[in-house]
Amino acid sequence: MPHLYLVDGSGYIFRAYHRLPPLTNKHGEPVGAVYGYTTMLWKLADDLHKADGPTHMAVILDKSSTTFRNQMYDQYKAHRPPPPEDLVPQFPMIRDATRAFSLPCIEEEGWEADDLIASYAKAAMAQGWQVTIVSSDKDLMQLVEDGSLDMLDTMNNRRIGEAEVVEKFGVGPKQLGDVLALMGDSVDNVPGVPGVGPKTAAKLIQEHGDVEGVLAAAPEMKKGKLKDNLIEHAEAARMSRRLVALACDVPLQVPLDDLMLQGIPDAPLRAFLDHHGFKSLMNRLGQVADAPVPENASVPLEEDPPCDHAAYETVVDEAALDRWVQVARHQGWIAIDTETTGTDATRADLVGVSMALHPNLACYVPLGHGGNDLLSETPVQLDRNLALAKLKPLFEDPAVLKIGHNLKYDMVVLGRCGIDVAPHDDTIVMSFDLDAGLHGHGMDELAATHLSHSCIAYKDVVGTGKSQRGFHEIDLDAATRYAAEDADVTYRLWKRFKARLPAEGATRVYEMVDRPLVPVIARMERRGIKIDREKLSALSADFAGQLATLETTIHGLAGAPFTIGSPKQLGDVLFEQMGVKGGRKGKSGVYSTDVNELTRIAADKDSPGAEIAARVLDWRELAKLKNTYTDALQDEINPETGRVHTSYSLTGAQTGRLSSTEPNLQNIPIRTETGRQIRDAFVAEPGNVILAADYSQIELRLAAHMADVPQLRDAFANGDDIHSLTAMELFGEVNRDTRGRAKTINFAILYGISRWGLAGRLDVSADEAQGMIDRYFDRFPGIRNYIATTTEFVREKGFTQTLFGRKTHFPRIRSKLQHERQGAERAAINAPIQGTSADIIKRAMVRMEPALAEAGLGHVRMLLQVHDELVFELPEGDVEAAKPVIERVMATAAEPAVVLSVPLAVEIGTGASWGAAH
DNA sequence: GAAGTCACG
DNA sequence: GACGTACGTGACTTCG
Repeated sequence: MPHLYLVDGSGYIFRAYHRLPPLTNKHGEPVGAVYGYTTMLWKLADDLHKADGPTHMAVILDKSSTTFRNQMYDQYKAHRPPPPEDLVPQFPMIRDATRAFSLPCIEEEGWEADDLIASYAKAAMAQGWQVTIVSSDKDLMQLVEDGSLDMLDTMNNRRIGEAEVVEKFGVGPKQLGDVLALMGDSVDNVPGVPGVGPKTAAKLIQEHGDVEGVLAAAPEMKKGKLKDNLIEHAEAARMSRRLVALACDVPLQVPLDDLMLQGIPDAPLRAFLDHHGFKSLMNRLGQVADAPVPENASVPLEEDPPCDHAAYETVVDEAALDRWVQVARHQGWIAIDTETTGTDATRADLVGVSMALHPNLACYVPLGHGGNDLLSETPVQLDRNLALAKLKPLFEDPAVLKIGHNLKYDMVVLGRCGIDVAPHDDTIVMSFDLDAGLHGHGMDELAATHLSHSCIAYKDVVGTGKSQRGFHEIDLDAATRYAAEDADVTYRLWKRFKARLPAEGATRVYEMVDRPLVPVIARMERRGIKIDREKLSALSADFAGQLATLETTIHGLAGAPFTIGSPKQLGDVLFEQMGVKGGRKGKSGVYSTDVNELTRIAADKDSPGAEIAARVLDWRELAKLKNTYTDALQDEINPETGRVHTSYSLTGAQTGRLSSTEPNLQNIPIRTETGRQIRDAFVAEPGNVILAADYSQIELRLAAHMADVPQLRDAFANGDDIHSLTAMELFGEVNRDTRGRAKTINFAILYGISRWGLAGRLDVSADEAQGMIDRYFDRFPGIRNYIATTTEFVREKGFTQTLFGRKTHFPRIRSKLQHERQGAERAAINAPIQGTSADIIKRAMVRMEPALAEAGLGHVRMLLQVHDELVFELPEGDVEAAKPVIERVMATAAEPAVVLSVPLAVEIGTGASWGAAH
């Protein structure tokens, strides 16, 4: 008897996309879902000759986005997010794959794949055929009929018959449509009846037969929300019933008999596999019948065995390394880690590489141990260049996923060795996207939290203080235990996070924002930025002279020398010895001498401390600039490159922002004229210029969008001055004073305002501040609503989300201490706005290099990111061509995933230095 | 290592 | 009645 297999191609690729590693092929195209799809077809082809196997087969795909259901209900599937960016190019490849297997591919304008599947299935059954639908779509389960139609879920190799449908939904296939209608579907935007989920729906349909039966019985039900909802939403329920019904009478485009399997011709399939570099599949061509398909990367969370340090291998000969490389190639993924002589990736030397293929299947490849008198002799190890030459093709193989913990570091180190690691997954970023705000993301902490494993401490290997040694001085056994464990633990963490990402809704931000950013940041760190050492050193000398003069003056005013840099001593001098009034002590009993306090004293001409306070403020400004910038930055110049290389942390700021360390290049002075001079020391190479592009008021724009404030939206759309508008709304007139206050209030709103905080900033009473806040909320009710909605959400869920789905957790929202709760609340109000802004500039960074390359601007180098600003170095001649590209990429960075109701404005400047570019 | 201060968005 | 007062960072100095 003919047996027709109908493959739900569209449904499959979405699931495959989320469950498989994000592989790319040798052309750099993302092919994770395509690979999964190909292995599935392969699996089906294996059944070809079995008794119950397919005789006819077709793949059904979705073609159009609008169908008859949209005419019925314009909101149908209206809120579906667009498919992930790296999935979109895979859709046409799915068709290529299908053709490579010589299978018919059926898609039709105006119909969903489900309707086509239903129509082909019914037609086949009418002729007495067997039908199997390869899908796990719940709507399709309405078609299941024991004896003639079943479903096959290839991901877990499960057959679905009537019993399985009953088990899952409480009713059989015939009544499933009624249950689905009452439940509704938030993804497809089928409304259903509010308050009715799968359990209630099943119970109602069991009792009353179908939707009409339930609605008819509603007036007789006992009083309650359910009854009210059924009556009130009766029409929605009826429409939902029509929405979930499958059309079974679509005219068949391809006659059933034409779906007969022809066998799989070798050549096109070989060409397809070769094009994508699916080597493991290629190897199996010709032995289809008995070859097991490589398991996919979705690994169940079975308990792993404890880490066994004795099982780790030290790889010191060619054959052993070849073996590891080969197995990695076959498997398709591998965890890696590098050991180096230091912590600065742009300077440290590579000492060894560790790899893990499976729990406890890990090794260490020493490459630079010994060569000093602490080890009696240089241990036997592979020649560094030879080993790197063997690792390079593996680390660059588009069909092998490289997994690392903080892989950015390894990318920088290996990049300096001529190896471009790709494709990749990074467990530190995965952890951050899942659990930001809950805990740190260092490997030791994650191993303790998720694996109940305490990692060998680095300091136990290399020691501390004077006796601390470099990793290259560690004997190979100890080095192997430590290094291989890191790769092993990384592998174990990856399996868990990989499963959690889709389950917890974090795949979107990981795949669209943070994962692709890792190599971009690695390249920025490697490039560094040129610093004019002489300029800095001249500033240092200038500042030193001024500081010496100030010091003499201050000591003279105080009547005796003291340490100006000591807040404790300064407080004593001001408030005890000189008798300044109104000193405020903090909880440690030290007088506050911060900028607010000193400014207050300096402004009071009658105070005995006015003069000294003013001089200390000058001294503080110069001391800060000299110590933190003009002196320190000179020491940060890398002798090899002559440039300064910061390190960005992708997991440092809870909101999703980057942070910058060693040195921090995100807090270079700009607000005072003296400080600004330091920016003039950040320069371009000869023949080049610095270009700085920054988003104008991005957070306020996002607030206007997210809180839906029409006046603010219009003002941004018209290019009006936003603080003047706020001043007009709040105070009825615009002048310097009201505009300044309005600006303060606008920012205060973004940070979760309190009447006391605002009162302090504006120097008004708390009551007056409260009046302004009330007025603000009355003029912009969307803001009040945003704050209420956000705080309700965070109290209930414990986290906030950005427009791209980035979560930030706030465990303190449930603290029993009121001030902790309130602090968490303010941070939660700010997090979606600051975080969305971070998501947007990150997407701009991810897209920048390809966009520049496409425009023939390969010499434009992105160097720095400062939250809402990107800094580039480029040949003078490229400036005019680069500006519109950079502007466009930044302004459209949210799209198409998020469509904003405000424009994003970008301001661009250029000059010989960073200072001149502003 | 904590506290205080101050540089940035 | 105490808490502590605007969000997010990192670096430097002093001091115990």
